[in-house]
Amino acid sequence: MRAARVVPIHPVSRAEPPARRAPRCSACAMRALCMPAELSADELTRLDAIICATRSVKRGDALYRAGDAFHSIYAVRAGSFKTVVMHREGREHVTGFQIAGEALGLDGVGTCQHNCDAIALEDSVVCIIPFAQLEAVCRELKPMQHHIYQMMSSEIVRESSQMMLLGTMTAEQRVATFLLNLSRRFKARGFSAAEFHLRMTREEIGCYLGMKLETVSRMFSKFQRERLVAANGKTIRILDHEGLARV
Amino acid sequence: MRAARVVPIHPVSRAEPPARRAPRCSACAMRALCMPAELSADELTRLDAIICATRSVKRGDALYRAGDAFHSIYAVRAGSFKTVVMHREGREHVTGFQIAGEALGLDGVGTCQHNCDAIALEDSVVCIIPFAQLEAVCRELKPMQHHIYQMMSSEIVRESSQMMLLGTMTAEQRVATFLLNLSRRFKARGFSAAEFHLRMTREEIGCYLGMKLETVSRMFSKFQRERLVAANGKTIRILDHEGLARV
DNA sequence: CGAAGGATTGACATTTGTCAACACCGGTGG
DNA sequence: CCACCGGTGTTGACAAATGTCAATCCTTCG
Repeated sequence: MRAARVVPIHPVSRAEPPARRAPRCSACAMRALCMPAELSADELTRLDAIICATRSVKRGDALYRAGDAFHSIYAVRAGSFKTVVMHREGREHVTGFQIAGEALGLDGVGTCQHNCDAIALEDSVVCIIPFAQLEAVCRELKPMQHHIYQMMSSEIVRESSQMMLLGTMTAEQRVATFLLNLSRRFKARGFSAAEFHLRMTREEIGCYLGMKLETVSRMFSKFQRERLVAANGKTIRILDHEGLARV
Repeated sequence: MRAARVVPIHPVSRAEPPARRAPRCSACAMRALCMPAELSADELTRLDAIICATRSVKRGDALYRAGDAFHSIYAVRAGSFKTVVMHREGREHVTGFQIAGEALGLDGVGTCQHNCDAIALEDSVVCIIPFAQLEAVCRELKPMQHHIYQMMSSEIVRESSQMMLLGTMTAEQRVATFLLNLSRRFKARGFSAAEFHLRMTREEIGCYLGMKLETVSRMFSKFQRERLVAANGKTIRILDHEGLARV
């Protein structure tokens, strides 16, 4: 791994580990989400061997910050996060929200430094996956190698869609797309697709969708008037899935 | 590689190869751009062995289209491309422009299908890098493995910046950022940082930056009035780099 | 040389942001 | 228990940025 050439913006030494011994991947309910499906029992054991710790992150705390040295990627085990990129003088943009079963930290591979802040939206737990060891395993297990490529490629595709959203959709369409996207992801993880709890504020949603919090609020109100969703603060119920998709 | 489950939107069978035998990577002037720097002569030979073809693409033609089966990634050898993602009913967004020395096609790894159209902006030539063989090499050559991860991660970071641009900047700032970004990339490839030729139309720039072509045109005019750039059609000369950065 | 696409500019419309007032909600301390 | 507080959310009036439409000019390419 090459040494990073960039001067860290933030102090890099953060006492990493409020870390604990992890339960085995082989016993993890979310395995299907963060591992390739076709791993043999033997191969799974190899993975268990490198994912040896979890870490708890309190609401509002950072899992990592831009400029931190990159050593590991993370799988969200419980809770949720936002990733935030900063610019000089406080320009700030939320690039994504991650819920249980989703990956964090792939942006750091290129420069050996994390490129954004990952902030917990609620008290959360992540699995720590040391990247150097993962690379080593990938050189031996083809399905695992392919899975990492897939994860990274999927992130590229996800970001393409988000660029399309930011570049071509109206505020109304963005909010509708956001709600449907969350719904789909909750459903994929066994939660209700119709009713869920937003862990993020209107401001964070706005910052993700490229609009002001007031605009987000207005769109929620509009959808309520049109009987597309019922929103009660952070609790959202989708009443008309097709209607939302048609917006 | 898993079979793709998605129904292709476009006909998938395109006669791939107006392909020709490639000159050796080891003799390529752009090697530093698309290969890890620290490859030994021996390792380079391994690469030469898999990159065995180039392909010419005429202006306006597609290198690949969304839905095409994914087999290879590409390095732009000469010319330039745009990548375009589509949505139902003609919503269209340019996700990036690629010039000589840059990579194309990494979005296809995840689903085994390309996820966007790659269209040549001028008559161009690419090196074809069969991905399955590249994966195999990466399992043996650690620097090569790491280089692929770096390329994909860099693409993720690039897209994050683009999301920030689309989500938080004014039209004026976006156009300024776009010009500076192009300038930096041309410079990195040995061309003039101050004067260059835009291969894309105002409409394509607008589609990339999330605004209408008229707005792009107005911003160019504004920069000219302010003596930040001199634009003559598609020829751009940057007069005040710092001024542009301050916008 | 002429047609067609691309670029520029102006007038006007629409969307979204800004600012301000106020309601709501959960938690804390009297 | 209640009052109060800060953070969050909602709504309205108005302002600013950007889009839309149309006229015109310029370039390129067959």
